[in-house]
Formats: sequence, structure tokens, C-alpha cells
Amino acid sequence: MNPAARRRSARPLPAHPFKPLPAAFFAAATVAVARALLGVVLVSDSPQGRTAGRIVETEAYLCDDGACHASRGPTDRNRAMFGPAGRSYTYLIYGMYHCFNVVTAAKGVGEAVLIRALEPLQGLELMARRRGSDTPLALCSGPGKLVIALGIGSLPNGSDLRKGPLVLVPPGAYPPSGGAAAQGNIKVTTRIGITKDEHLPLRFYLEGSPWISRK
DNA sequence: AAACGGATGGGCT
DNA sequence: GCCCATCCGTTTG
Repeated sequence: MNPAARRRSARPLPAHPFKPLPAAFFAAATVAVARALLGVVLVSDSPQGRTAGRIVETEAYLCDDGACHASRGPTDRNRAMFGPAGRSYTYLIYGMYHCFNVVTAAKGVGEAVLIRALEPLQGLELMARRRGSDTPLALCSGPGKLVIALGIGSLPNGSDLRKGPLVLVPPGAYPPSGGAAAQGNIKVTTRIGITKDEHLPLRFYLEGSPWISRK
């Protein structure tokens, strides 16, 4: 083995070959980030392997919005939402599922984007094993489902999404998806499953995507 | 195709 | 004690 090869094999491999989205991508207005995240790819590395999916559905949660966990100030649970943008906020819902959010806006402002559905791109077999379902459409078509499929339920709050093991990478990192959603038209509706400020138009999805949680 | 109920536990009043 | 940013199997029309 030559010296260059020895150096290469002695050094740990880079965590992943992707160039993550820059911090500035997240430190913008939350609604703008919620829209810009459509098409972005979420990559999750674990000892079991890599899973990845393209974001097709998001919801914005704003600091003056009754449905937002942060709307009544910081607590032990929601503290990550007030931290720097580009970090994770994950919480337990209904005692059995977790929802994954991307923290947005300026530090000190409690806002985030809920990731509601992914188009599965890589590691479908591992996703199926984790989900207990073989149906591709059922793997990541809901906030609780995608957390299970990517194995990110126990990701610590405040994890940096530019570093891994969970990373957000630009749309072009994986081959473009086909179908109507490839046009990239964004549909706006009210949010799902909330009872406060339910009229606000803060849900966004790729029009024509078969991978969203609900029509 | 839509409606419903059960599972299940932490957060907040 | 009540409220959930959910999901799934079962029932009902």
C-alpha cells in the first residue's frame, strides 16, 4: 500500500458525500423557508444504513400563532425552537409518535417548519422494516411515519442539520423526481390536525405529488 | 369513502 | 384532568 492510500484508509471516511444547505437558508422568514424546503432532501445515516427522502409537504408554525408550541414562551419542551435556525425540534405526540421540525428565523424567535411528508428516495427496504409496511406510499406520508422510516425519533433536540447524522441537502443531490410534482408548483392550504388558528394558510405541498399525507 | 375509537404518555392549567 | 402538529384497524353508509 502506498503512503497516500495508507493515509486515506487510516482516516475515518467523511460522514456523507453531500454538501448541506447553508445556515443562511434557515435563518429567513419561516413561511419562505417552509416553501423553500419543498424539494430538499433529508438524509439520515444510522448503523443500519442510510435512508433519504425528498420533502413534499411542510407546515409553518409562527411565534404569534396559537397552534405553535412556542407561542406562549419558552419551556423545557420547546426550547429548541428559540435556538439558532437550522437545528432540529422533535417532540412526542399522542404518547406514541414523534414529529420532526426544522427551526427557522432569528435566534430568540420561536418558529419552525414541520416536515409532514417525504418521497422515499433511498433505503426503502430499511424504511419498510422500520415501518412494518411494504407499501411505498405508506412509508413517509405523514409526520409520524417519516420519523419512524428515517429512524430519527430519538434525535436530540437542537441537533445541527448541517452536520449529521441527519442532514438537509439541496434538491439536486439526488436525481430529479418525475411526475406532476416535478414542475414544482406549490399548493397552499390550512394545516392538519390543529384546533387553534386553524384557518391560517400555512401548509405547503408540491402539487401533484402522490407522496403527501392528505389531499 | 368516510367516520370512529383505541393506543399511550408528557405537558400544561 | 384534559389536551394534543398521529396512526391504524374496524365499522358504517
